[in-house]
Amino acid sequence: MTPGMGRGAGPAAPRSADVAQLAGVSRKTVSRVLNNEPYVSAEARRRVLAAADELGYRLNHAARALASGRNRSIGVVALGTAGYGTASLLVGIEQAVRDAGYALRVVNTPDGDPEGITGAVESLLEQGVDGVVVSEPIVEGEVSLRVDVPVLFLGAPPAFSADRTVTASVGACALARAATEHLLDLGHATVHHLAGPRRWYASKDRIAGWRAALAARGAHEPPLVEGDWSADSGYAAGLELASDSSVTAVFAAGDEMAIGLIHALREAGRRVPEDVSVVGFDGNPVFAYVSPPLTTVRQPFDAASREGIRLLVHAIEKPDAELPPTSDPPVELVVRGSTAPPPSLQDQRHLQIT
Amino acid sequence: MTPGMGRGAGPAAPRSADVAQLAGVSRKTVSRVLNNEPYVSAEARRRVLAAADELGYRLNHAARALASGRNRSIGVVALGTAGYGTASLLVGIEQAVRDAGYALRVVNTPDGDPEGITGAVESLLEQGVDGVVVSEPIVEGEVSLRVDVPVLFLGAPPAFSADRTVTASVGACALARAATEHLLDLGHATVHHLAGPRRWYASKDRIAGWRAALAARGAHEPPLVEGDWSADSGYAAGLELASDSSVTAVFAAGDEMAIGLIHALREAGRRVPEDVSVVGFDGNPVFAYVSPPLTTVRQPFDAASREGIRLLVHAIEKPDAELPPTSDPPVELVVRGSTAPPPSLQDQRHLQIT
DNA sequence: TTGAAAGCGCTAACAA
DNA sequence: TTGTTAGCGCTTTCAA
Repeated sequence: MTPGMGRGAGPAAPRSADVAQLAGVSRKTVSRVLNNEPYVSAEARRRVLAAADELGYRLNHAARALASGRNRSIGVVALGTAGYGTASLLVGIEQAVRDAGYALRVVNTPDGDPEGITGAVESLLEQGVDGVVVSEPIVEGEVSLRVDVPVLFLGAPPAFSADRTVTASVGACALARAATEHLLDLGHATVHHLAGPRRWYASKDRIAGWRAALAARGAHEPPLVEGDWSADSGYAAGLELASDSSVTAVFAAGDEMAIGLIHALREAGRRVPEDVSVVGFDGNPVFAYVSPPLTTVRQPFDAASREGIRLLVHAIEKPDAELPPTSDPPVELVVRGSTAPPPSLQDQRHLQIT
Repeated sequence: MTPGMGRGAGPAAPRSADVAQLAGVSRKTVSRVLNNEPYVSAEARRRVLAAADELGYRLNHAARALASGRNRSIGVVALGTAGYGTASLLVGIEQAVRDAGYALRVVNTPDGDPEGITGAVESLLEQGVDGVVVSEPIVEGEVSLRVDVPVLFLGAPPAFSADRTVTASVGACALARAATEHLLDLGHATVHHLAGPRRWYASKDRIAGWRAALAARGAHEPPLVEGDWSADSGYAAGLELASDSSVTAVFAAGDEMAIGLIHALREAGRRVPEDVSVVGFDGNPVFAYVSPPLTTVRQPFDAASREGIRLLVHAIEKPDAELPPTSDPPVELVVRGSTAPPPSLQDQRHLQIT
């Protein structure tokens, strides 16, 4: 094959040797300029840049990767769902990765099952990524996998063993606790929880936060209701919960489930927030405009992905250094119209006024 | 550098030569097995596979890319937003790309401006992708860029010249037309349109569909209102539209804008759908559970991305063959509770009954 | 059906 | 500050 003639019949793509020749320097000097290495005279640098520009030179990353052993790319294993949460996380990751000067490779695991994750990581490793991000994994049981690059677990504890593992989280546990405490503060005797699928770490975190808040106040812990993040499943859960008149407050593990839940509650004749208060989880801004506007906690997707990528890049570039200290992301409760004091307290106030 | 000693102090990563040695064949035979090439005896194949498995061999994609000139990867230029639409599209693309046996690289263009797209494509080209997907671009003016691989424009006409260009779309124009016609069929004299930012091709398509429907019925075309896809901007537009009592039907170019719009309308004392009907655009299932449930058109993200990637892969693998025929995606109108006949017709019916 | 030799375009180590 | 040399791990000739 003629070099550079891969596609169509255009002229051969210029190589670093062409640039070197035109600039009148050696290939190594071209390499130095392109990699911002020191020990290049300003004059040589200028000439190389001018020659590269004139030729329309484009560095061949595959060759660089092969020669240097480093790829400057990070792979992310994402969930194949288009929810607000997962999408926000992916956007944040892309940005942070690009800012760090790395390329991003994405593999989805539609079902998020362990084999799926293993296969996805494996394929990223083959592609030669310098680091891997496992975003919101679903894991039952340990996955064993030989990984020789740092791995970042976003929103979950390490799901398999790797030489260098870093974690960062959105602080879901603290957020769930804040959501539950908000309801308790309003005077509700206890708070029901509409959780995500139990297989997800994200669900576990939120359940843990909810439990902690309940326990701290000595509140009775009602049985858990489980959904699948969808509004449909929230609706189904709402049908169930509506038949129990003792339910006055529900913390849903996702905004969309909360919306479905409220719909079912209202169809069953229970008013929100007068009879039942509902808190969501995520912070999708569109739900400020539904009726009632949804009280929720905002997940700091941006902060978490930025922080996580910072740690990952650190682990990649300084394998032997200590990890820099990390700070917990802020907890942000967005109080809107779907929460109110329980009916009992509302009545009391009403009687006092009368 | 000792081969394979890049990270940590583990044993050297096995190379194809190691596999060849263990299997007792040549490196070329290993290569043949790994690439599913013909002319390998079953026995040789078995031995190679066994050796690879025993060694935990992982193919080095960078080396393959360098030697073969092909990368088996596709790059996508996406928008750095976490909206339901863009996220759904990206998920669909990833799936289709993976199914086709390619790896996916992602670069976002936060602002979607022309320079952003140019830079993003450039960086993908450096990474050696075999094809590029430009997803829902925003373009004002032509971007000129030397691209020597096929480019797929998803939901937009070619934004810059490339040797081989393919396009696929969600059929936004037909969808917008269907949404508008639904309103017209209900008896509304005309339909207002809350458009997306004018710089987006996606907005233009929807405007064109809306106009076509209006023109076909001889309906008067009211002035356009422009939002930025957010619920906030829909709310702002709703405030504006609410003051005009002649408005009885609005087609919003996005579900979220529609939700904001409805909220503003109701705050201003106009009932939905009794006084004003609203149709959204996207088909996010969560909006079946708000009040009123949102009538919308569903974008066939999956079909469009699948079709687009099919064309792109065809263009990559058979550069000289004709493109296969393409079919228009289906138009799916989801009628829910946010649309009804205009007040005038409701009154008439009422009078007749009385 | 198989193998030997020659690169792909770049960077690393060393020498100048 | 610069250049020379020798690979990186794979695929591609082309010959056996």
